[in-house]
Amino acid sequence: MASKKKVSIAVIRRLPRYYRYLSDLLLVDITRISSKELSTRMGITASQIRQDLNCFGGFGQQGYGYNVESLYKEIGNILGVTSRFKTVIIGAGNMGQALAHYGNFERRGFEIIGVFDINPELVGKKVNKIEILHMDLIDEFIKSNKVDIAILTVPYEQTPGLAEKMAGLGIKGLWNFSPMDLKLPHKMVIENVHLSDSLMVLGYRIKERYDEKPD
Amino acid sequence: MASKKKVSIAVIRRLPRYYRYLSDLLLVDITRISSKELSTRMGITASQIRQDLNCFGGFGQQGYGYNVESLYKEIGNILGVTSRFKTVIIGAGNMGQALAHYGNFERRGFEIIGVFDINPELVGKKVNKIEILHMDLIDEFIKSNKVDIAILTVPYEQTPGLAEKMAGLGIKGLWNFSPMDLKLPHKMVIENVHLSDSLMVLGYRIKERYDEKPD
DNA sequence: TAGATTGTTAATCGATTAACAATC
DNA sequence: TAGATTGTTAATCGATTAACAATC
Repeated sequence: MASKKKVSIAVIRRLPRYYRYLSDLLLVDITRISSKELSTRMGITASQIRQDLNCFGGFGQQGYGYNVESLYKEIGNILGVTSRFKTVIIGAGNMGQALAHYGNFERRGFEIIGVFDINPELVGKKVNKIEILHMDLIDEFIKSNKVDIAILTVPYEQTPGLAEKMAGLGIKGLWNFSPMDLKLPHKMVIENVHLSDSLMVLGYRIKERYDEKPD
Repeated sequence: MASKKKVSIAVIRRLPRYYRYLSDLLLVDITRISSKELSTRMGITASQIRQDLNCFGGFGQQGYGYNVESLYKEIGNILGVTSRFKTVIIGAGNMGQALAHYGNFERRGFEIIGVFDINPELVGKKVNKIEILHMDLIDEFIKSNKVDIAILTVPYEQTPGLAEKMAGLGIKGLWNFSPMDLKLPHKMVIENVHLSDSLMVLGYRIKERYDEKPD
């Protein structure tokens, strides 16, 4: 089979959403669903659902629809929830600790195996059963544990330098919480979480919706 | 002037990004910039920049480009950084506290005036100089302070009910951190932050980039 | 079988990019 | 002025939606 056409990022970003809805259906013991019914629940078109899914394979059956459990598993596999991504959190401030406590990540294939900080008051403390280690130890830790992903929750100024360092240590992916676009000339994948961008968009939309003066 | 055509959400979501890049330029004392130069820095086309900006007005000048400071201010105004959105955080767990400590929001026009939780061990503690109040007080607080925005950092199960409650209390916007799509039949604006969705996309992209077997 | 619903091709829509006259 | 660069229209591209034959 020839190499498949690359799936667009728009489709990829919808996959976790499908995954969530299917999970909800499983919880209420719904075993099958048509693209039409799912489209009503999700507020998108049935056409889009079928198009999206068919980027990865024909998971449905004519006249029947989709089996919820098997589709859930298929999408899980595509997203890699069965993977064991070894993950470290760099920066054990409020955000780093919040993420360390968020148990959902483990179930999604991300294993938090280390938390690091430079603050001596934090080093030695435990978050979610993991002892916070000093940043001095990180090179050795990443190499010996073959860490895949680093979650960066450090101050703005330290972010670019650390990102470079991570690339050098062979980290495959970075989850960046600083309000900057990390774009490095490396193979490393970067996913930016721009919280204040999101909040500003909320502000804009509120103004737009509530200030509609007749002008 | 007739009412302008609604600006697409894709454009809106790029505005905070422009705002960040212009802020960076100001910091290094660059006073003017052409769409071409900015496009190189941001990794998008100059055409797109000019199209985006012209949704809101002609901020540039032929032969010159854009004045960085005035464009920064214009975009700030569009986004509402000069607004004073009164904001409460509901749920003072790790994530709620992390957000309460994140000073950037204040500078973007969002004033955190209250933090709430049901946990008696948290009530009375202070986060970022704000005393955590019991949820029993929230109705009265929102009404008397005319709160605009609620940041929801509560457990999954409590989220839909609270969202309904907020709508009833006249909250204009919700910043939701639970992994569910809040869609309510209200005027209220909802901005979802789906952290685990983002992480799963990171996982997918890593697999895609590093597993490229020749098949 | 008849009805339902998929997988997939074709049509539409909207967003991005290119081009260029206007103008500083 | 001549050169540079915008604002804006037109062309292109890609994503979404519609349609329908295939088939369970």
